[in-house]
Order: sequence, then C-alpha cells, then structure tokens
Amino acid sequence: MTVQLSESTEMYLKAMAELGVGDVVPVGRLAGRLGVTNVSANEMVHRLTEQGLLSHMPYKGVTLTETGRTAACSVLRRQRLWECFLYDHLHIEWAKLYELACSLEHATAPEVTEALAVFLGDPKFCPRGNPIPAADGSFAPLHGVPLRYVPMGSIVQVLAVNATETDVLKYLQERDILPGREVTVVEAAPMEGPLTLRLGWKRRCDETTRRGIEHTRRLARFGIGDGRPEQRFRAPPGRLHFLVFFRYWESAISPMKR
Amino acid sequence: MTVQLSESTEMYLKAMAELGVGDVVPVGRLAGRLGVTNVSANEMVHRLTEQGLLSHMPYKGVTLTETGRTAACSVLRRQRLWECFLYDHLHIEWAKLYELACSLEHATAPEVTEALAVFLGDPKFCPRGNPIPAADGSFAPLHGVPLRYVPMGSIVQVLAVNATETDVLKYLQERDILPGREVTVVEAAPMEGPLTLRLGWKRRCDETTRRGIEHTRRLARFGIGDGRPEQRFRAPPGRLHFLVFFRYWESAISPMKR
DNA sequence: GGGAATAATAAGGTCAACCATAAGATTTAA
DNA sequence: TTAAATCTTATGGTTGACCTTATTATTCCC
Repeated sequence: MTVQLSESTEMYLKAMAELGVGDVVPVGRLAGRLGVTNVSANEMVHRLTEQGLLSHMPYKGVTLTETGRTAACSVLRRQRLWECFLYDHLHIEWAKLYELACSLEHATAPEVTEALAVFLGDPKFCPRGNPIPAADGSFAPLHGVPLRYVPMGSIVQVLAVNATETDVLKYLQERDILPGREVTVVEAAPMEGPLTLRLGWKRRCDETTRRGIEHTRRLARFGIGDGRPEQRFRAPPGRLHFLVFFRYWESAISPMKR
Repeated sequence: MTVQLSESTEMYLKAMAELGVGDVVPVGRLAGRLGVTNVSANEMVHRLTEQGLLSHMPYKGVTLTETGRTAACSVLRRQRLWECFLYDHLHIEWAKLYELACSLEHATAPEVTEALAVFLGDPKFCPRGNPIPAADGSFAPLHGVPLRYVPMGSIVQVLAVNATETDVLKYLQERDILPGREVTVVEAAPMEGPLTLRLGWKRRCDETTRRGIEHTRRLARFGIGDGRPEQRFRAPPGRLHFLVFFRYWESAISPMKR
C-alpha cells in the first residue's frame, strides 16, 4: 500500500507536521527549517506535490494532503517513540534526543515501530512534551499557547518544547526550561525582543508533564536546579518565542489564536 | 576522528567482515553478497581502497585494512546489538532480525550504540549465535566448523547461523535449525549436493547457545517442535553448506581447516 | 599450452537530491 | 503606487552509487 518514502521526503513531511498540521507553510519557511536553499525546497515541493503528498499554492505556501498527513504522522510517531526509548531506557541526554531519534526514524519498519510502542507501554507524549500520533494517524492536540502569546506576569507551566535543533535544546536544558517546569513571564520585549522568565518549581503534576518532572528530578540528583527554587532567566532576542508551548497554570488568560 | 561513512560503505565493510575478517575476498563474491554487479563492486572497491579501508590485490581479491577492520567491527557491533534488542525486547520474528537490524545500524550514533550495549547487559552473542565485537573492536572467535566440513554421522550442535537473507533464515526457522539445536548429519552428498540432518533436542546448554534454546522453548509453546523429539530434515542442494556453523558435540572429530 | 572462467577497465547512462546564479512573478507594506 | 521582500522558474552543475555493454587481462585447470 504505502510505498517506501525516501529519507528526504520524510524530512519534508515531518517538518510540515512540526510547523503545524493543517497549516499553510511558506516554502521559504520549510527551506529554512530543513537547512536547504529556497530553490531546492521548491524543486522538492514540486516532486512531493506530484506524488500527492503536498498541495502547493504558489506564492502562498504548501499544506499536507490527506495522504501526506498520514505519512507525516507516521514519521512523527517513529521519531517520538524513539525519543522515549532513548530517554527512558538508554538515558541519553535530553538535548540530543531529537537528533539521535531522527536518524533512527527513517530506518524503522512498521512492525518495529509497533513493537516498540508496545515495549514502551504506548506512551502518549515524547520527552519534549509533544504528543505521539497513534498508529491510526490520530493526533492528540496540544492544549497550550505559544510562549510569544503569553502576557507578562503570567504564571505558566512548560507543556512542550517545539524546538528541534540540538543547540537550542541544550540551551533550554542548561537553564532547566523543560516540560513540567513552572515559570513566570517577567518581561517580554515586543518584536522578538528578549524575554525574561522567573523559574519556580512545579507543584502539581499530570500525565503530560510526568516526563518533565522526572527529568527535573534526574537533574537535581546531579545538583542542577536543586537548591535554587527560584532563578531568573533571560532569553536572547528571537530565539525562544516560537519554541516553547505553555499551559496556563494559575492565571486565567484566554488563549489567543495562533 | 572517524568520519561518518556512507551506508553503502558500511555495507561493503560489513560484508567483508561477515565473509571472514582477515580473509581475501574475491570482488565477485562481494558483489554477489551485496546484490550489485561486478562492475559496480569494482568501482566501489576502488573508492574504498582510496579511502584506505580496503586493500585490493587485482585478480586476487580484497582484504580489510586495519582502519577498515575497525570500522567493519563497529558496523557488526551495531547490527548485532540491534538484533538482540529486537529479539529480546521487541519480540520480533527471528528470521527478520537481520534485515530489520540492518537498516537501524546505519542510523546509530556511537553514544546510542554504547548505551544500547549497557541496556542489553553487554551481550556477547546475537540471536543468530554470532559474536558481538567489543567496543574496542576486539572480536571473540567462533569455535565452530562450517557445516560443509562436518563428516557424516557426526552429532553436532548449531553454534551460529551465518546466513543473512531473510528467506534463508525463514527456511531455517521453519525447520527449527537454530543456535543451540542438536543435529545428526545423516547424509551429505558431495559437491554442494543435498544434506540430510536428523534433529534432536539439545540436552546441555551454555552461554553461547542460550538464545537458541530460548527460541526453541518459545516455539514449543506454539506447538512447533515439541512432541517431535526427532525428525529428519533434508536441505536442498547448495543452500546450507556455507550457512551454518556447528560446534562438535559428542563426536570427536578434529576440525578441518577452513 | 591453451581455453574457460574470472577479474578488471573503459565508456556512457540514470537517478535523487542537492547547489549557484539569474531572471521573472506576486505579495506586502510604506 | 511603488519599492522591497518573497516566491517561482530556468539553466546548468555536482555527487554518490548504481546500471549496461564491450574489451582486455589474468588465473586456473585439463
């Protein structure tokens, strides 16, 4: 039924899904994400459109077709299941999970994927807090708000980290901004300006953020984060605004639309 | 230090190692194993020779250089560790292990390999009975004799299966010729002719063959093999002679040189 | 020693996925 | 409305790993 897609194809589809399933993504954005030139991305978009995986609206952007969405979810499922395995069982550093799982995902046959899911106990979220699509392609939505839309003064909880680049993940890891962590938005300069957060320990816990909590505990054992119940963190301009999703925690601000 | 080798390069190196570390392998043999034409293999051998991974003696064959041997062992290690994982933890069908592990091996970073080894408890043999090279490249030799050299009437124990093609492995699996199994060589026609074996249950057990035994038990639960303490098996001509290694069991025949 | 089998080389071709440069087309924001 | 920014298309190039067909070289065995 489903023909084997090339690694490159899978990367394009995954990028589309990560940038927002259903969204219209400008080709340039896709190119940037994948680290290729706009011209190359354009070529590839043509190929994928011919294969019926993408639908291209010139000068607007591309969306996943139904076939494309299914394929993309399959890639995302493999990616995130491997992240779980690497984290929970191989104890790989959090910041490296994405990169390492990424290479594995393209080499994973369906029967391995499903056996892995069973082995892992059918997890619903990856260590970055993102939902793992089900085998049938269904996808639990993330009830969060992008950090850039969180008003100053809000006390929020990190729900999921959307970033994928290892250096950005390292950056977050070093500052202990991880799923499950509670932060207060102290100051947010407009227009991609710097963002200041105050970090505090999370007090409640649920399934989604279990992994974040576990990670925090693991770090605490190494003396990271522990004994510093509150600290301030100032992100450089334009790096984190699109990276972290938050769930409202104690404030009651209505989520704005993306 | 070690530059990332391409998947193709790794396959050539692995094939060299599987055909015998240290051996001089004719290019045609390599081509056959890898399913490419002699011309293609020749081209590739040139490239690998230039990279210092192989040493090519025209009209004789190729050997691994020291660098090549190290790289090949690394590939073999990854391959066989994944086989262990897929078999022990994901319960993947024995015959499919090689094929599925093969795709994963090329996508596995060193730190994942080592973390996997720790997770698995540093196994010394893969489910096919082949030794897993250590992280430092050292390689436990197999104290066995290729089936084609086992004289008629010998009672031997399957030590390791050297075959890699899924269909051949399925063939063996269906007939329960697996590591740990004891067989009697009833008849062996000369010159790649058919080979008749009598299968009996293995009575003793050691570390090397533990996995085979476990598999046999697992099959027995499904009614395969159990209740048939002895059966005859006739292999088609020229298929198994090079595939299975045996350890002498109750007979005392001096191993012939390969 | 000669012929069969095997190995090597040469020449030319394909394919996917990239690249650069340059020239148009369209959208958006001043 | 016009210029800047973004997007698309065209052209031509590269790389790795394959392929076929054909020719030449070497080894091995009778």
